[in-house]
Amino acid sequence: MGQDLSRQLPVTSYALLGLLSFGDSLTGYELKQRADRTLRFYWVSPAMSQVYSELDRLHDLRLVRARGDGRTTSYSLTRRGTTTLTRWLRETPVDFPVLKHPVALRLLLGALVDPDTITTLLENHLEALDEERAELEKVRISLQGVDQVGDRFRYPALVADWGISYFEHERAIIEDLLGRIAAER
Amino acid sequence: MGQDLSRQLPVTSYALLGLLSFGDSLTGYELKQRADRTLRFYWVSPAMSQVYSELDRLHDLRLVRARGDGRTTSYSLTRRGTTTLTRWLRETPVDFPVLKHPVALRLLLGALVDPDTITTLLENHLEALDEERAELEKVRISLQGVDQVGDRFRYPALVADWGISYFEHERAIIEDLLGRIAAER
DNA sequence: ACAGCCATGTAACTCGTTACATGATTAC
DNA sequence: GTAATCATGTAACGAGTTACATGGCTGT
Repeated sequence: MGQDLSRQLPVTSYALLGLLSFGDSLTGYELKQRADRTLRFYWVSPAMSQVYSELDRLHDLRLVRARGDGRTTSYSLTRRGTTTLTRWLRETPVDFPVLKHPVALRLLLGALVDPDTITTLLENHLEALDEERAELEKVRISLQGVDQVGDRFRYPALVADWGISYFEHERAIIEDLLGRIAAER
Repeated sequence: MGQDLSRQLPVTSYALLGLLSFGDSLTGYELKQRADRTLRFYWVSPAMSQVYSELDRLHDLRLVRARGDGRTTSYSLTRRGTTTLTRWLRETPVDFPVLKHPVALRLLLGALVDPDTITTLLENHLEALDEERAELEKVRISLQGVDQVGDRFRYPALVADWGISYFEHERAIIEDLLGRIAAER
């Protein structure tokens, strides 16, 4: 009987647990910052309020330990947290990625508006894309030196490279679409 | 006063409205099928139960009209539905895409498991990717002949091309990652 | 006749968000 | 001193899911 520890957690819980698996101890606030810097590019950065409630849950499950100085509380993985996370990594079926792409959704409905509206939509998306890529490149640069085989941030660096390449290709494809739409005049 | 018609709808409502904007009349069941075929690649395909409750809401708002033969009910856009959708397209700020990528999330934590686990993860993802691309290519092929400038499915075809290219690039990048991980032995 | 698909819903639940509230510390 | 940032929560809500329930129609 027990505390039904094995109740399935949502993926976001494991994601936060994962952000704590790099050997340091973080406050909820710091954890949110790390999520903003990295997790948001290929998962989601939970709201502050959710970060705190997830930490509560993980703590109840003894997957993290809390150390507080009265004013702030830092969380780090417990042994159980590490094994739970590792087991999840190895044994849980991996869902196919989900993309929520408001630009693609609008392009689908392009027939309802004039081509200029679509062109502007795509051009604005190019700009947003460049900004995001710049953010991700900053992250990637900050990993230089700790991104070699065996280094602590080897895998985060691989993921960042993946993301940058994704942004580059997205840019190329939008430019292609813009060309095709311009050609139809 | 007022039925507060202008209450903000979630994007998914507009997405379903959009699927009804191609001139035909669909039952909830058919609408779900269309979402499975197209929308799911760059948005989400809502659960059946949600399709029906969204249709109820859209009907309450007079954005769709219902025509039933007693056993089944078909929905089509009203004039108001079309203008609401068009206004949304033109005036609503466009969010940046959100990607939920369980494979990238696991790769980030690669240091916790052995390289074989990661290799298998990526290889399985390649397979899943090919299956999805095959599905999308079927859709694309079915649009041949109605995908020229001015045709009804011109824009859906552009979106499908986008998606196929995205899948191709994702494959290339995963292969690259596999190579880099293999090289580290 | 039986399986599989077409068709429509209800109920319970969880995830995750926004809005709100509070207060300490740090930088200028 | 005052603005920004650090730090931690609560409450209300909505979106969307899964599980369940029902029954007609179609092909073999």
